[in-house]
Amino acid sequence: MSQLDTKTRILDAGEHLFARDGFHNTSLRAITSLAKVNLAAVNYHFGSKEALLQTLIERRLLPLNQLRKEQIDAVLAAAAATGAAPSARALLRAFIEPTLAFRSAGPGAQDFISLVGRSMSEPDETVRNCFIGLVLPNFRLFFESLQLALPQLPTAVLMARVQFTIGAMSHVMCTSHKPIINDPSAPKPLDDTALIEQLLQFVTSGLEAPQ
Amino acid sequence: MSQLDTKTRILDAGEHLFARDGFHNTSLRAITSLAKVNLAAVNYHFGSKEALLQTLIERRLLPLNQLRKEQIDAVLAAAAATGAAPSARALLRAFIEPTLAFRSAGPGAQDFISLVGRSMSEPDETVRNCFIGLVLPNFRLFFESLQLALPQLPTAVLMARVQFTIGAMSHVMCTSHKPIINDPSAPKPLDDTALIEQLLQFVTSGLEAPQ
DNA sequence: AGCGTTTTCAAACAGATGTTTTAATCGTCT
DNA sequence: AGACGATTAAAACATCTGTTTGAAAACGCT
Repeated sequence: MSQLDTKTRILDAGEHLFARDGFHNTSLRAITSLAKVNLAAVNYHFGSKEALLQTLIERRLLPLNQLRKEQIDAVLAAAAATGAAPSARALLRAFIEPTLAFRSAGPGAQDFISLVGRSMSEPDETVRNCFIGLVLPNFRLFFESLQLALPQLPTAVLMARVQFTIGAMSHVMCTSHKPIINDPSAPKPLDDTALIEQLLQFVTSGLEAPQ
Repeated sequence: MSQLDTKTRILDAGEHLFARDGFHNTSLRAITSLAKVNLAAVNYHFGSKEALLQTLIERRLLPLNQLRKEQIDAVLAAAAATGAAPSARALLRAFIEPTLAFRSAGPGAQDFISLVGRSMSEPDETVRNCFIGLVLPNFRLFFESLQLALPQLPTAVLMARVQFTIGAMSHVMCTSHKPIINDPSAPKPLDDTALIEQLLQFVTSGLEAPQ
């Protein structure tokens, strides 16, 4: 209940506020106040606001990356066993499902995923670099596996299509709970499981489309 | 060369910096310094930083919205003339092409499009509301037209797929010039025209996918 | 209990932020 | 030329920012 608890409370509060208001629009005072912790605690435990962000991202992203890697590797291994190329759909599932399903890990995880989703198009180098650096090896593996699944596509075309996929996915990650069109007449949106299946269907069709 | 020029210079500088660094990470001093204008000019001409953002968004978005509306209406009219339902592809083109092609309108337009792309997932209510309010009627028209094109899809499913489409599109809008994977070995990315065609092909396949 | 380390706390720091104020300047009419 | 409204300019405003300081408190250990 001593320092570890303080650190965790700061991480949780930061995660929540960074996700809700953005990095630059969140003050250390807001974080420490929500965490019920002294203002100086952030700099004492993490060194700086930026280092807090880094720690906070790593805490969730490293396990998530490993999970995604395991899933992709499993798909590749299964394909190699049969001698066939891996299917695009299976690879997409291996990459997307752990990410979106991760939100069910708790309310903090939900916040985190929307923070990650937004970081994809973050203008600020502070946030973007911190994030891209951690996720790049994962992306590379994903991309190279897809090249095996869709060898007929030129690299530049596949790269564009993966960019679209990432876009659709990250948009879901940060806006799935606030739909753009929000009428009283609108039907209730899909639940998480159905949304994942729909996204998979959408991006699989897009990736596999004839050129 | 008097007030109009000052106002325009502020708008241009704000557009550039908001797009590059984000709204909250851009100071009025940075804007007025780039615009070679006195600091107080922003508050004098626009009232506040937030009102500057609003003005700046409206300047480009109102014409763009009208263009998109014209294109969609044209597709609907052509379909009505033949008695057939409009095609999803034609509607997607009517919505997407003017938006992405708008970037060629000049260097400022390029900045603006990436600002708009990011606003889709903006956490801050200031930016998000300012933007969503202007673009909502356009989205509604787009969505309702797609319902005509794809009547077999349940509304909730179509809504999810439109969300994916918006995600892919806005991600292209703000990151097409900084690809995630940027190796020396990577091939040179597609040019603007090819990118638009690829995006169209991708989202058309996704939207029309069997359920 | 007593000592050394780690953690907490209140206060202050220097700098940046959006906004306002007051006076000077410009442009345009009569 | 003179006068009035619109625009610019420099300076100051209060507030908020991340960070640092130095002392107090809590902790673990023998």
